[in-house]
Amino acid sequence: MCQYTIRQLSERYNIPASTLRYYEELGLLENVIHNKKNQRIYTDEHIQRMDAICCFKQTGMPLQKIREFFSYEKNLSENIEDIVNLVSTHEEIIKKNIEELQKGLTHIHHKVNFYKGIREAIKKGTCWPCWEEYSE
Amino acid sequence: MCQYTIRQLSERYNIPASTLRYYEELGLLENVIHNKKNQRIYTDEHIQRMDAICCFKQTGMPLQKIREFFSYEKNLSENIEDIVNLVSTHEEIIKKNIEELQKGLTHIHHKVNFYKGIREAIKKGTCWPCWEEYSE
DNA sequence: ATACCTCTTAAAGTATACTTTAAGTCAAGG
DNA sequence: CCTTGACTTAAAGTATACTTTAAGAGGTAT
Repeated sequence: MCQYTIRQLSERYNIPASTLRYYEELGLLENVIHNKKNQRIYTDEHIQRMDAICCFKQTGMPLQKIREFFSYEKNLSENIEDIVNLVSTHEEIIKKNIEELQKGLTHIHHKVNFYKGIREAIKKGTCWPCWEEYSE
Repeated sequence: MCQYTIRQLSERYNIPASTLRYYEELGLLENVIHNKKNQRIYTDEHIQRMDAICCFKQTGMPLQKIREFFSYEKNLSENIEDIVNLVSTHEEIIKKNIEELQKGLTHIHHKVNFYKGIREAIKKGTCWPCWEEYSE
């Protein structure tokens, strides 16, 4: 079984060691053993946890929800409904989030073009375009 | 020129009045006049501001950046480079954000299917599927 | 008039997610 | 032996974005 120091995990996930300690404090990383020097030793289980944490974090899941997920995972047969509910609810949240961002992106893109238009007008000394041409 | 109370703005944007006061404190809403009763009166200018604020917020722009945007807007010809830079930088951030979310969504979708598979297996009393079939 | 409602201000409090600080342990290198 | 470097803990601090509280003012309703 592979073992990792806090430094190795920190570098692997590009996350400060303090954050890894913080995640442990929150209960996201569990059963972290310490060596004779009292230094944390992580195992492949923790690597799997970190992969999951990063995946959830990438999609904006709050740390408390991530913690909840892991707590369900401990007794999967008993909490299978809860865990299915948790992940599929999160899936819906992500989808709505992407939609919102895409709508917003359209508006921002119009703004980019609008201000670029003004920049050109200033450069050429012509009249400024008006927002109506861009806002649609 | 149309005028609005804090309540009207609050209802129009579905934002608490306290938040509108907070935005004013931050400098996002400016030149808010008060009537004889010392109550805030907003104008169409503020409506336009709020539309912009909501658009930026929808795409995750921090309030300080939004404030910066409005400060550039006051003297557009002088700050045109800054404002083009601000909005196009933000456009890129949104695009990357959407990409990240979409990557994450794929993973979460695999998880949803994985746990639904387990749920079915439990229901039928068969063996559990293994993660490798889903994580790909 | 007195209660009630909506607004006002300034200040303190909350939530989330970390980050920093202070004080200390442990083992290797010069 | 003593410094250096990497770690340890607990506690306090930071950043962002609000939200809540307390105390008060000005009209309306009974």
